Parts: sequence; C-alpha cells; structure tokens
Amino acid sequence: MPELPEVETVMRGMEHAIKGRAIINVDQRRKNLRIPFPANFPVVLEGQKVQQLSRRAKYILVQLDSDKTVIMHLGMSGRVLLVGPDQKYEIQKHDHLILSFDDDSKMIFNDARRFGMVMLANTNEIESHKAFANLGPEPLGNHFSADVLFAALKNKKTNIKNALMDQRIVAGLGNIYVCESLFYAGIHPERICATITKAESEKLVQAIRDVLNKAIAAGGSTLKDYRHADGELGYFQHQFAVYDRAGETCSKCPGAINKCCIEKITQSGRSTYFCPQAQK
DNA sequence: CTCCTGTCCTGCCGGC
DNA sequence: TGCCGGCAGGACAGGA
Repeated sequence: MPELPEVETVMRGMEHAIKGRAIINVDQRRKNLRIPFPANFPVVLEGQKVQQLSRRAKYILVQLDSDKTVIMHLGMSGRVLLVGPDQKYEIQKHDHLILSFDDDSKMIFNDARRFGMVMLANTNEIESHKAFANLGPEPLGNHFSADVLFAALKNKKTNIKNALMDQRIVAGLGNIYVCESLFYAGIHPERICATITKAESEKLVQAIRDVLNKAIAAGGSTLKDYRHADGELGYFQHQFAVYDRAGETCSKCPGAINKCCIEKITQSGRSTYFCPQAQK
C-alpha cells in the first residue's frame, strides 16, 4: 500500500482538486470493499460540500459540510484518480467509487485487491472512531520522540521490525519504510525491542523522520503502478536503499571491499530487506 | 495482556 | 504459448 508518504501525497492531490467542491453525484459500484460501504452512502454524500482534507496514519479524512467525515483507506492496491472538468473519463476495471463534483470534475477510487475501506463517522467523534482509537503517534508529529519510542519498546519481546509495523507504536509506517528506516538507523530488523537503547531510539526516530520527509518531498514513492492523485504517473522514481534490493550491494558498504549484500528474510509472513553488515 | 498466523482479493512474474 | 505457485505496499480476527 501506499504508506504514509503516498497517502499524504494522495490527500494533498485531493485537497487541491476537491476542497470546497460540492458532491453532485455518487456512483457506488459495489456494496463492499474490505468491509461494506456505509449505509446509504451515496445519499449521505450527495449535495455535501468538501470542507477539509486531512490524513491520520494511512487514513484519508474527508470532512463534509454536514457533521460527517468520510474515512478512506487505500489498503494495498487502492488508488485515487482525479479527473479535471474538461477531461473525459471511461470507467475502468476495479473503479468502485466515483464522485462527481459541481465543476464537472471527478474523483475515482480504484482498488484491484479491495483491501481498501470507506467508512463514515460523525466529525465530532472522529478521535474515538475505532480506526483511530488505538493508533500510536504520527511519526512526523510532536508526540513522537526518542523518549516515546524507547518507552514503547522497552518491555516488548517481539522484534523491532514487527514493532514498527504495529500502528499502535507509531502510525503510518509499512513494510517499505520500516525496512528503510532500520537501514538508515543501522539497526538489525531481528533485534528484540527490549534491547534497543535510548541512543538507538534517537537514531531510529531521526531515520524514520528523514525517510518519510524525503519520500513526501518526492511526491510519494513511485512503486510499480502507483500513481499520483492527479492521475499522472509519478515523476520521481524513488530509489529505496534496501527494499526489494536483495543481492545488491548496500550504499553503506563499498561492495568491492566488504562484499556486502542486501538480504531478504521473512518476518511474520512479510519480506524484510536489510544489510547484515550495516545493521547490527 | 502479547505475539504470531492466517485470511481477505486480484494481478503479475518466473518457472516449467 | 499456457498454467501454476508464490508473492505483493495492510489490517484484523482468532488462537496459543
């Protein structure tokens, strides 16, 4: 999926295209994605103005003029396509939701694997919604720090890779950015959380922030068929340091000297990429 | 509680 | 060429 930087990029694209627009039509093309669409979803949306866009973890929040907020999750394969007023659009396979706006622009939610979700909440109760109730801090926000991370890790018996994937520890990281952050922090993905020192927590927090900020600055990573929310293929071909690079020489180890190779292992059923020389 | 495994779904890629 | 197994960015239920 789209991890935090990609979701942030999609949200910004949506903000640019649909903020302030009134929804005049909702074409809900099936009754569920991963979970059912909210009851009477089209009726709830039609006629409402989009007041505010925001992101929490990997969720996009679309606040409407009424007291409702639409909560969207892109799952593994969810994409948002924004079609301008003067552009023609033909429905494609896996287009599940099409919103039409008062300026004749459209927003299409396409999700091949249908692991995505669309939910509805009362705006004033958003914090207590089950999607958000147990989330950890935003990694780019003020509530995430070495102290906070260290405290969250110190009694855990699982490995650091799994812990960083856990949205209750820190919200918004996924498989790619966890691998990348651990690489930059020089921490082995199989390290038990309780052995991570305060100094390593500092490094990790810094690495997480740097990796995410760079990816956001690059407009979200372009991975395979990931597209920008504006419908254009991403311009930046973001180069990962270790993710999907098994067998290659890592950037920290001049290969001719160290013969360093990036390895791929499986942790909790997910691939982990790391450099055994550069990560201890 | 914590931790780990399996599962939802389709598409794609590599091997035979 | 075609078929099949394995794998893919996430989240959650359920069992140990």
